Order: sequence, then structure tokens, then C-alpha cells
Amino acid sequence: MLKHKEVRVRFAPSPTGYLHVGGARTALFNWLFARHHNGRFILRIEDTDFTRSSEEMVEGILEGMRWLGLDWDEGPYFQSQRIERYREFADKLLQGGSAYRCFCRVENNSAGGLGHPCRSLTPAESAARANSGEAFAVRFKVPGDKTTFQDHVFGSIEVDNSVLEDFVLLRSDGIPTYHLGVVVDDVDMGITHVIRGADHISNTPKQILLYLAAGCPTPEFAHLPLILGPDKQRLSKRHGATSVMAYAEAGYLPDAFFNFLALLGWSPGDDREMLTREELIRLFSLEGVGKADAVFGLDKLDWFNSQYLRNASPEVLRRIAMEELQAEGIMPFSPGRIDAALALLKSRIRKVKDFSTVFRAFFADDYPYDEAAAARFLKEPALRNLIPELLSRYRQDAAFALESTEETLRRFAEDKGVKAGLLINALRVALTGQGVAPGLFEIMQVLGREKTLSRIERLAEYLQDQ
RNA sequence: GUCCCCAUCGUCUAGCUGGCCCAGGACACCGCGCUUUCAAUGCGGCAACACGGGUUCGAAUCCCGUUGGGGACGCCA
Repeated sequence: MLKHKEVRVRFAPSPTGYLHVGGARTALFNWLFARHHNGRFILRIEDTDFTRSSEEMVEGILEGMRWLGLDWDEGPYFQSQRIERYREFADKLLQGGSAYRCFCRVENNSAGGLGHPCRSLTPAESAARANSGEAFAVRFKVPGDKTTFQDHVFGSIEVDNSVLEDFVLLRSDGIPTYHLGVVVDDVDMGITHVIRGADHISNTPKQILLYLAAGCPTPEFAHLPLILGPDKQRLSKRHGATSVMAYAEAGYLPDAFFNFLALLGWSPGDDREMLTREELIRLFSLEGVGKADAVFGLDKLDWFNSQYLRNASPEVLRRIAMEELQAEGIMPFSPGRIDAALALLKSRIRKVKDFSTVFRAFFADDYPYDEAAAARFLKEPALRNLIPELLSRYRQDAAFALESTEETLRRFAEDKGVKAGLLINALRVALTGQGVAPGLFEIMQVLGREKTLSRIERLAEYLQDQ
């Protein structure tokens, strides 16, 4: 129905906290919708609650959006800079008779509803009291009827206006409330589709009433089901990381997080899950949004992350790994060797954070033997004599090629009548400190002859001390 | 308390214009294969239409109720 008109959507967070998962999902869906329709994605900061808003939070929100790659076409606009405009709007409503002054004290504003005492003040009395300097708030005069609207996700929603009560538009300090702010801004900014969390469903009738009273066309509405924690309760700090930047720090890739988030509450309609941004943009539609709240589960996010990590280009992977290693104070002794190590470790990594633990032995000599690994693979008494012998055989292998290192070990095992696995597992602990690692002989290649030999030597010494 | 909304495997979901569904995919989990540990990978398995009434030849799909869950009721957003 709005084919000829440019689609304009907005993400309007209030800077009273960091960008959390729910907010990020809302921003993401708005972004996808805008990109899909070649429309505009506008960022607006709803900072009319001066006591709880902060510049730091604004920066945090922008940081989160940049991390996710959600670029905006306009803004950020700040409501705090448009106060005059809201007053003007409220004043117009006041003049037109669809709002009235309320002189109640903030503390006892109990009487809401159609029966609010100030509603029956005569225009003359109201104006006189205002002129005498008495403080007042502006309340909207909710008409007695029903308000119905079509939601793109939830369908038809109807409420009896009597449950709405005469809500405040302008506080007695002249600052607009949320309802006034959003409507005025959405009108002024030409917003065509309001896509936001389902927690705003019950606010929508109030806002529609405002559009009507002001004679402005209403935008389309689409409410997104909420994201819940594993306990099905609203996602909160109790559930651990709730800020998207916490996920960035925990080692998730923005693309993986993006893909995962897009599928929370939306589905392309078929079985596809691994989707690029381009595909997501092409496929996205409000029809694919579900109504039921979704639980934010880490298992699948981890899986997505491992997929993206595995599919990342060598350049990207190297950059990510280098950053992580440096952050952990591990300096690769041979940067060129990192690609070889990455090739071996790729499939074993789920989060960027894993790089430092799994990579450590590849680039640092100061690693301990994992206790469990030692208990499992180094307890065989025969190893004490076997390892030094094996070491001397390896010393004779000058080429130290992938095939020869394996052949040397297997032949030695055969000569001694022991299983190759016994030696392989022991050497794995020696070379990596871990009981879990890539194939032993591949590791030897990455480490090189010198490192390998000295580490086997270290194992021999360790076994002597046992 | 009042109002609004939601309800398919443990989780994300497909299905939603009724028969192709004794319900499909993915994650997780459990087996088996491979094997030098762990991954990866291949194969297989476990597992859901909340409940009760209708409507219909036939319902996960439509209607009503119950239960459960969520949201909103601020001079917060």
C-alpha cells in the first residue's frame, strides 16, 4: 500500500543502559526492513528522562550498533534537543481541546481515567490558574470509545479506551513524556513503519489516539515478540551477558551474532539458517515474524559462531587470532606460522576466546601440562624409558617431514611392542600441554624440529621426576 | 487487581488459505563409523502439536473454554 512512498523506519533507544540483546534485535529487524525496501533507517535517542540518561550510554549504544554493522542513514537525533517542538505540539492539542491542564501535585496524581478531576476545569479557570503561575502538566483527553489497529505481526488488536486513562503528555517541568515524544518525532521524521518490541503493544492505542487528535496519518505498526532468558523470564542481568558488547568481548563474531539474532523471532519460511547479510536483506519480511516470545539460548549462538569462524577467510581469521593472542600477552614467535596453526585449530574453535587457550602452546613455551591430560596420558610407567629412546630416534631424523615423523614413531612402537597411541598421546601432552589438540604429526610440522625435540626432552625430564 | 497478547521437540523454528504431518529442519543430547586425543565429518537415535470441548467425512491447522506464560497499566522509556 505504500509502494510509491519511501520506507522510513527508526530505532529509538533510550540511553538509560547499554544496547542489550532485545534492543539489538529490534534495531536489526528495522535495519533489515529498511534495507530490504531500499528505505531509510533512522536512529533516534529518546533521552527525555534526564535523570537516567547519560552520554556514556549513548556512546555505548552506538558502539554496539557499529559492532553489529547496523549503519543508520539519519541521526542520531536527540529528543532532548527538540523540547520546544513537543511543547508546541502539546499546546496545539490544548488549544484544540483534546488535552487539558492538570494541576494535581505529582505525589497525588492517583485519579486517572475519564474521571480525572482536572478534566472538568473550565477553560477560563484553567487558563487563569496557569497565568497565575501555578504549575501544571498536560494530560490527553482520552475519548470514550474503542481503539483498534492492525499489527503486521499480531493482527487486529482492540482495546476499550476506558482502560487507557488520561495519560500525561507534558510533565509539569515542561519535559514531554514518552508518548508525546515518539508521536511527534515519528510524525516529523516521516516514519512509515513502527517496528518495536511487543512490550509497546499496550502503548500503541494511546499513540494512535494522539495521531488522530493531531490529524496526522498513522504509521504501520509491527510489534516483535520479546526475547526471554532460559528461564522464560524477561532477559536481564541475571542471565549473564545482556549487553551486546559483552558478547563481542566474549569472543563472538559480529556476523555470527547478526545471523543468530535475525533468526530469533523470524524465519525465512524454510530450513535455511546460515544466511549472509545480503540474503537476510533479500529474504526479510514482516510476514516471517512469529508471535511467540523466543528464548535466547547460547548453544545455538555458539554453533553459529563456530561456523563463521570456520568459514572465515584466512586474512580475517589471522587478524582475529592475532588480536586475541596479543590481548592475552602471547606473542607468536613466528607470525608466518600462524596460518598453519589456524588451519589445524579452526574446527576446534567455538569462540574467539578459545584461541588463547588452544593456541598458547603453538606460540609460547611457558605452558603447564594440563592435570587431567597428564593423569590420563602420562601415567604409564613404561613411558619413562620409552620417551628418551624415541627422542634419540627423532634426533636422527634430519628431514623431519610429516611422513617421516609418523613413520619413525610407528616403527618405534612396533619395535617396542607398544601401541602407537600410547606414545602419540604422551607426545601430545608434551607438545601442547593439552590432552586435546589436533593431530600430533601436524603439530610437529607447525612447531618445527627444534621446538619439538626440546619439548620431548622436557617430557623425558618430567617423567624422570615422577 | 484491570486490560492486551501468546502457546509445535529441552532450545530456535517449518507448518498456519484444514487432508501431502501418526508433524519437517537446525542446535543440544545419546549411540555407531572414522581415529592418535579432541574436534570436524558420515550414519542412526531420543524428543513436541499444553489440556478439554466443539465445527468437519477429516484439525497442529477454524471456534469456545481451561491452564500456563509474557506484556502493559508512571509527570520511565
